[in-house]
Amino acid sequence: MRRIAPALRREELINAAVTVIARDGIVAATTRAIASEAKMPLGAFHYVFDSRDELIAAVIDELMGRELGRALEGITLGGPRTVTQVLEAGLNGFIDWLTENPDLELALFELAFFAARTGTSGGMGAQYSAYYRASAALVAQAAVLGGVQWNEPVDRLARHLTALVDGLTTTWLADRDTAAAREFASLAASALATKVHPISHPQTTVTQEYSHHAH
Amino acid sequence: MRRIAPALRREELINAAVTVIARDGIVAATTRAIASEAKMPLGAFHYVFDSRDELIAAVIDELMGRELGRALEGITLGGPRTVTQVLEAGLNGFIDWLTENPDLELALFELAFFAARTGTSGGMGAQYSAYYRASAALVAQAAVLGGVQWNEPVDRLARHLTALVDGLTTTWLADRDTAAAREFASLAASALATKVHPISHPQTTVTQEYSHHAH
DNA sequence: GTCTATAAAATGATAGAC
DNA sequence: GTCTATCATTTTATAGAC
Repeated sequence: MRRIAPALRREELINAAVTVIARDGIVAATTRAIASEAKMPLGAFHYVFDSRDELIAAVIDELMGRELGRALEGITLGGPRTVTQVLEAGLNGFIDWLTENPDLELALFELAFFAARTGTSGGMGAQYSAYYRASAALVAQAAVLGGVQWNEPVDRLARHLTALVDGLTTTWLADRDTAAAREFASLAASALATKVHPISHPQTTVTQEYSHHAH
Repeated sequence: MRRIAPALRREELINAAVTVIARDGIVAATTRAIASEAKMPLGAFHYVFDSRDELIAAVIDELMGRELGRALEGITLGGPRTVTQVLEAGLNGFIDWLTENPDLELALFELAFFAARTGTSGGMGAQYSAYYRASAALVAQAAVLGGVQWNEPVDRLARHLTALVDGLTTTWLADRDTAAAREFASLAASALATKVHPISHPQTTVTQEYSHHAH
């Protein structure tokens, strides 16, 4: 048949793997199932990837990129003013996405634990570093839009937010109770917002002294 | 050889499965690996369980029982007085256990997602029902020890607590940052404690009226 | 009842024709 | 470069000797 650019084949296999893992779970993501989903012969698989683990690692990288992109968009949508409102809006936006893509979120957890067991793609650590970065973007933006400063390092708050999002996700995946999830989002936003102080009255002993006067 | 009571064999296989899953992950928990761990011939496996999935379901049930037992003990340890302190002490107790049994907590997540994919043991729902019950015990006890009442149904608060514990766990499993986890425990305890009011002054229609005047 | 031996199917990876 | 055919393992599950 026609020659296909290696980069394209690689992309198609990754997308096929994402589809299979989201639909049937990582256990069902065999080389045959993935190649079949990509409408490629099995032989083409090892022409692009040396091993199955190498593909799984590529899938994690791909999904982390998407996650970051998704987190960064839609944050600046006008409306909310206070830090709590911005955070809650961000979490509710995540819930909207979660309820429409539950299988993909399930897949992300499966991939994280797979990485933890096999050491693939730097273990869970690499994946959560990406989550922390995505959360840091929201945390930082919330302070800017709310016109306040954080009392704690953004990195630490980003880790807290990641934990809150994870808990929100696992419980919703288990019981699919969206109303409860939104209530938890409210609790989570308020909890983080306690770590803030007005930008006009900077505190004394705080680690961060600078100020972001946005607009 | 000697005849062994079926109930004992069953128990030994379940314990062996827990060991294997915690050590090597659920993917590595093959019938051979489990039987070998239990020092039984492979043939004995299907003498007790019809299939591998049936064993996994039994493992989930077993671990949920342990989880409930663990949650209920150690709560009444004297010391903390306020609701926040009781909750934080409970969460820190969990962190102590988590840091000593990280592989088992990893296994619990793997089992939950496995159940979600296969429908084994009632899916994730059954497992999280057990978590909710365990969390409800801590939530209820915190109010009693703190001499307060909750503004929201205990079931809802128990779900919140489960989400907080889940997020605490996943992030710690990813970065093993115990100091950060304890800080998150403090945040989580304070967040839940906002849903309380003094038992001596029951409020009327209010969702939450007073708040914490952060010094 | 117990356990060895084996069946039947699935999987990751490769060889080799074109 | 492409893809069919196949290897070598590993898996769940069972048959059948004792």
